[in-house]
Order: sequence, then C-alpha cells, then structure tokens
Amino acid sequence: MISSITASGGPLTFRRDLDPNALRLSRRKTFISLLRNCKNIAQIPPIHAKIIRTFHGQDAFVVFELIRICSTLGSIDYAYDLFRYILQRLILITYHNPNVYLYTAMIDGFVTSNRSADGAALYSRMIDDSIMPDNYVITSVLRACDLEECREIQGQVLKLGFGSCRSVRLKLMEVYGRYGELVDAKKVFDEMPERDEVAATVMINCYSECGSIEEALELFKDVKVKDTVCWTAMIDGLVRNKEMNKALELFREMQMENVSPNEFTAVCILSACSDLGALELGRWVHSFVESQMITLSNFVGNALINMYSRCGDINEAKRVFKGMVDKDVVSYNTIISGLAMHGESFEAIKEFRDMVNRGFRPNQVTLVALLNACSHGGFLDIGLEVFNSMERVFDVEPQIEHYGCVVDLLGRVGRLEEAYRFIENMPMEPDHIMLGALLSACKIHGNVELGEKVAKRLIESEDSDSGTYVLLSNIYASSGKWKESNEIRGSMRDSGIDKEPGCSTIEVNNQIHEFLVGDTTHPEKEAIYQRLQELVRVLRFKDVMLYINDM
DNA sequence: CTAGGGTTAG
Repeated sequence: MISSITASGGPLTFRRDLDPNALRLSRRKTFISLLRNCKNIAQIPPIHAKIIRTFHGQDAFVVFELIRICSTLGSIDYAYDLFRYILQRLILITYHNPNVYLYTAMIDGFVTSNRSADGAALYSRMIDDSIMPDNYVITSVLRACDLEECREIQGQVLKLGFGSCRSVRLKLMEVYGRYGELVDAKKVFDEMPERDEVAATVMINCYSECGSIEEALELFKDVKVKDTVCWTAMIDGLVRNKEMNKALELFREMQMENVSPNEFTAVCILSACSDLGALELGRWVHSFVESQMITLSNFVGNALINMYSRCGDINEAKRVFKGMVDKDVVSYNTIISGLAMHGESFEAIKEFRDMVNRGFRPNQVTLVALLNACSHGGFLDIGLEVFNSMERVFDVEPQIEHYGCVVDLLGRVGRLEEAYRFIENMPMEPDHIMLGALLSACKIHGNVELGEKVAKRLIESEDSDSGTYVLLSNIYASSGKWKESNEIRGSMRDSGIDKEPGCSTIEVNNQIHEFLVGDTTHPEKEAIYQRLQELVRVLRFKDVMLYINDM
C-alpha cells in the first residue's frame, strides 16, 4: 500500500512490488493529489524535492500540477522558473504533445496573478514556436486578452476550426461582456446552435457586468428551464448592480420554485446582507447553510466572516474564523479587515503575525488591511514600518491603496503637511479616495489652508462628490469663515451637486430600514434622533478625553 | 490520468 503522506513532507514511501511503469503511474497519481491538497506555498518545496528525487521532475503531468498550484498559491515566479526549465528538457511521455498543457497552466497562472499581459505574450510565443493550440489553451488565453487581442484570436479560432467549440464561444462572450461589447457578445450568443441555459447564463452575466440589468432580467425570464446556476447568476447580477432588495426577492422566488440554492447562492446572498447590514438574514443564511449540508467551503466561510464583520457582529466573525479548519489567505484578509474595521487593531496585527507564522504569503489586500488596522489604532510607527518594508519583506509592490493608507495614517495623527508632501512625492497621481481622506483629516485637525488646497485638487480631478464640498464647507464653518462656507453651499446648489443624498440601511427584526439624509418620515424618528444626540455626546466626550490624554 | 457556466477580501 502507498503509505499515508502528510502534505508537510512527512514519510513518503511507495510500494516496490509494481513493475516500473505501474510504479511511475502510481507515484504520479500520488504526487498530483498531494499537490492538490496543498494550502500554502511552504508545503511545496519538500514535495518538489521528493518529485525530483523520484525522477518525476520532468513528468509533464506532475509539472502541470506543480505550475498550477504554485501560481494559485501566489508564487508565479517559482511557477515560471519551473515552466522554463521543463520546456528545455521535456521528454515526450504521453501519446500526444503535452507542451500545450503546460502553456495552458502557465497562462492560467499569469491570469490569476494579475499578469494577463504576460499570459497573452506567452501565447504568442507558443504560436511562434509552432505549437498547435487546442481549445483549452484558447479558452485560457481569452481570459488574458484585451479587446483587440480577443478579436485577433477570434479570427484564429475560425481559421483553426474551433469556431463551433462550445467552451470557446462561451469564453468569447464572457470576454466581450467584460469589455462592454454587448453587441459582439450577443452576436456570438445568437449564433450558438444550442442557446441553452448555460449560454443564457453567460449572457446574463454579460448584461449584468455592463449594467444592463433590465436586459439581463428579460433574458432570465425567457429561459425555459432555470437551474441553480442560472438563478444564482441572476441574483449575483442584481447584487452587483446594487439591487439588493430585488436580489433577496429573487432568492425567495427561487426557493418557491423549488430550486435548491448551493454554496454560490449562499455567498451571493451573504454579500447582499453585508451591503445591507442585514444581520438577521445573514444569520438565517448561516443556519440555512448548516441545515442544508451546503459545504462550508472557504468561499462560504469567508463570506460569513465578511458578513458578520460588516453587519457589526465581530465576535461571531471571529467564531466562524476560528472554526474554519482550512483557512486560506482570504480568510486571514477578511478577519484582519474586520478587526481593523472594528478598531481591534492589536487583534488584527496578531492575526497577521499568526498568518505569516503559518507560512501564508500576505498579498496586497492583506497589507491594505494591516495598514488600515495601524491607522485605526493610531500606530503610526508600525504602519510606516510596514509600508516601507512591504516590498522587501513580502514582495508586494505598494499600490495606490497602500499609499492611500499612509496618507490616512499621517492624516489621522495630524501630520497633515507631511501627508501632503508624501502625496506629492508618490510615483503616481493621487486618487480621490486618498485626497478625500486627507481632506477629512484637515477637517478633524482644523487646517483650513491645506484643506482648501486639497479640496481644490479634488474638484479639479472631477472625481469629487458632494462629500468634498460638504467637508470644505464644514472646514470653513468650524474656523468661523461663514461667508466662504455659505459660498460653497451655494455653488453646490448651483451646480446641482447635492443631488446624491446620503443613505444608510439597517435591519431590525427582519425588516430593512432605510434612512436618507434629512429624511424624517420614519415612524420612530423622535426616538432615533434622540438616541443619535446621545451618541454624538458620548463621542464628543471620548474625543475630548483622547485630546486630554494626548497633552 | 492534466480542465473551464456561477462565488469571497480593501
């Protein structure tokens, strides 16, 4: 018997009573399943070593799996090294040329690592090397394509005779949808001989992605037999287009039609709950998932953590997180963000440390979450240290979001000029999020001069919303510049900017209550406003206390 | 014996 093997590189022995060929096949199978079970990159090197020692280092099937797993675990460079190495020495093992599989795996890897351009380039090189594409590599490269490349490949597809290949057509539709080319997507859809529910599902996604939610609904209505996936796609489309209540309505309808939701449906609904603050419904989905024996996969688990954090129940989020046996990078990212959101900065940093100790590789999202924890906790030094070392230590190149976090860090502790200088020395142009953070820091610390400068930049960038004007007007007001404050309000009215009222929702006893700025129609408005006043008093008091403690 | 309709995090 093949002995049990631990993924961490424990004892690994193979039966020796097989003939060489059977032994090779048996080992290959073992390695493949071993690799597939890996959860983080630290588990790979010992297995890879064993693969090489047993002469499977050039086995295309095994290397295929290695490339795939390394890319999904975030080590695309390791995967690419492997790929280049094997291309040079590949021995033809199987009845057909396995090269194209390796290219496919590598292109997929580039796509999942946000390096689509490299994926597309690799495909061109493959064509230059006269390797015959198959429908698999074509579907993969389509994911890596920009619009122009996509059209080019569509031409090739027709020449090579893959024009009737179903998966290629579906992928073409998807790509056209992603680039907003609804006409092209629709054309491919209409030309499909079997416009079944699968193609319709893809088309619904295209519409949703382009914001044509009405057309999506119309198509959805016409689909004869709707399966779980089709319902889920439609619900997801509504969620992405912020039609949360319609999404929930459709979810109820789906159950009435006796189509059973699966884990994907659960994730979509949880995402809607997160957005609506619908804690009760979220809890219901949680128990539903458990009662329906829907696999509590990482997707569902992570969505639950997200839902609980965003709906205010951080303790339940922690419980779900602790209960997950196979936490992945996303689980850590989600809980760290949640903790940061709830001001539990120490906890957030602790989880970060734990994740690194367990061999997980922080990615850009992790570092945004960590930096947020630092800025919410006022840990300026730690935050700056993290930012300055992220590239060297974690191999994550700082992106605009990370720069934004630093601006937030500096701004919150009142080092406003420094934050502004930081923006000016960045290698990229600031976005409105970052400027907005600095502007609100100017408001909090009462810096009129810089606030004006930042607001001006924001307004020029044309990404400003009513919030910019409101903040600027408040900055003027709180420094007694009433005339300027009123002028801003006036120019807002003139330019019609104040057309987007702030809106928030909360769910109480399964009912979603919506509040608009200045809206006084809620039946319990007296009690609500009274409580709000109390909260403001408490917060003011806290603010003053913090200020005193700082002195 | 390598694989593709849907899903998560700031």
